[in-house]
Amino acid sequence: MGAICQALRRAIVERALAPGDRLPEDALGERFGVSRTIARQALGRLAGEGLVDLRRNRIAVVATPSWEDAHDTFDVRIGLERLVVRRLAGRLSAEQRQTLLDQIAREEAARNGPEAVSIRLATEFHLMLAGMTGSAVLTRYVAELGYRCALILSLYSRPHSSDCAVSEHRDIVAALVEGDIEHACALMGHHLDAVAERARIVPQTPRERDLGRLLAPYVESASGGGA
Amino acid sequence: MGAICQALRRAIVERALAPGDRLPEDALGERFGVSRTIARQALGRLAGEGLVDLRRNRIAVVATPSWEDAHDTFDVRIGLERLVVRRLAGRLSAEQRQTLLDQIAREEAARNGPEAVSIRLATEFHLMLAGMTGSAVLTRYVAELGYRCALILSLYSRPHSSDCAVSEHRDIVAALVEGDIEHACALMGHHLDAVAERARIVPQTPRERDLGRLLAPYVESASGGGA
DNA sequence: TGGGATTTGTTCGTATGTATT
DNA sequence: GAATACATACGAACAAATCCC
Repeated sequence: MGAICQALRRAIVERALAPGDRLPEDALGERFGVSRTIARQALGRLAGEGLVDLRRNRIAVVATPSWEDAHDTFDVRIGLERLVVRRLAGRLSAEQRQTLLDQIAREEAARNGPEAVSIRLATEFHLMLAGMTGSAVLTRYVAELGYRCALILSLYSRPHSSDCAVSEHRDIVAALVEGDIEHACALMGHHLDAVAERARIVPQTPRERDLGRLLAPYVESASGGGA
Repeated sequence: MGAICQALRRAIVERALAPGDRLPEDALGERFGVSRTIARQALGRLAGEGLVDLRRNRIAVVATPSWEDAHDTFDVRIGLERLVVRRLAGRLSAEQRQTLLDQIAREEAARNGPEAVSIRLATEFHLMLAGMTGSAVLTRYVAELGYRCALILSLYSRPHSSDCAVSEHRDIVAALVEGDIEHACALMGHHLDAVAERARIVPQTPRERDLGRLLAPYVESASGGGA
């Protein structure tokens, strides 16, 4: 069941699913080879995470955060990720540092590839950072907010806007290694401010709505052990 | 279904349910007059909030946060509630101010009553504050963390430890009205530090385990419109 | 160790509510 | 505006795992 959640999250982050897209229990279950019950549970969980809107007696849809929600979500995210940076500054192991640098290298390599991959990698970077604090609470909330911010950006941001973020990630890691808490905090704050700042223009591109085709690439990784 | 969640949350906050207490779906459903499906959904939701541990094929139990979890939870809570204070300082309407003072009056009046009520009122105060920011995200997370901290204190704190908090609540409101952001932030930080500091001594009082009797006072408010 | 009672995991059928023609 | 198709809500029932004596 967690596999479906993971697959849907990823589909949302990579913008294969857009806000408002319908998620019928039946179609979902059939697509992933499970019964409605399991699909239903997954939808309930995603609703708890704010990625899915679950209206009574109506079909579930990918959440469509209001502009106010978007603002508040980024606001809280910045606050929490500053906590992450505060706990991490000067305490990064060599191995952790390398893990982060590897991730940044992947982001760099993906700059000319599909934007979906860049977005997913950037989100993963923040999740890694949170995970390194060792705080399960912080990790869970940062993950949740990260996914929601990705969803928000798919609603409000203009395309090709995440390119400049890679160097900012690099700067943050450098500041963490150096151990300057305030500088690292400020960098993270500015970085996320910049990301939020992109949430200005509303493109509203018309989109394909065929759930089966949209989810096809995500079915395999759900049955197996998708990242 | 939300009614059962609310009732169980309150039962946990008021320490009618203690960490480790068993929550069989059947017994729960019978007690609240609903089927197992509904009870199950409620448990799933509470598990998502960290109040319930849900192990596969085993009976659900009230969560028992590790000491590390306890520390992390308070840490994040302090960070988030500082955000609350930061958003509220100097922006409290007269009506909001009065609402808070009324709540503090209730806390004051409950000082000589049962401790369970004091704990609930204190938790409600923080929830009110978060709600006044108008940020749904902030409100949800602060609520979740508030409930979990209450659970944690029922594990690790010594009895009769929340008495001094009332005056601190008063000071926080005063600082908010005055509009001194940094002062209000510091007060909130110190207040929650003091609350967390009580999580030191482990009493582990032996407790009654009869779910039916424990939940009896909470059944009415679930069917009706419990606060 | 073993076996019965209990409890969960899951599916499927029916009823109810919603969208569409 | 009514009827049909569709999707969800809920509950009963069965199988598998666990607990307890």
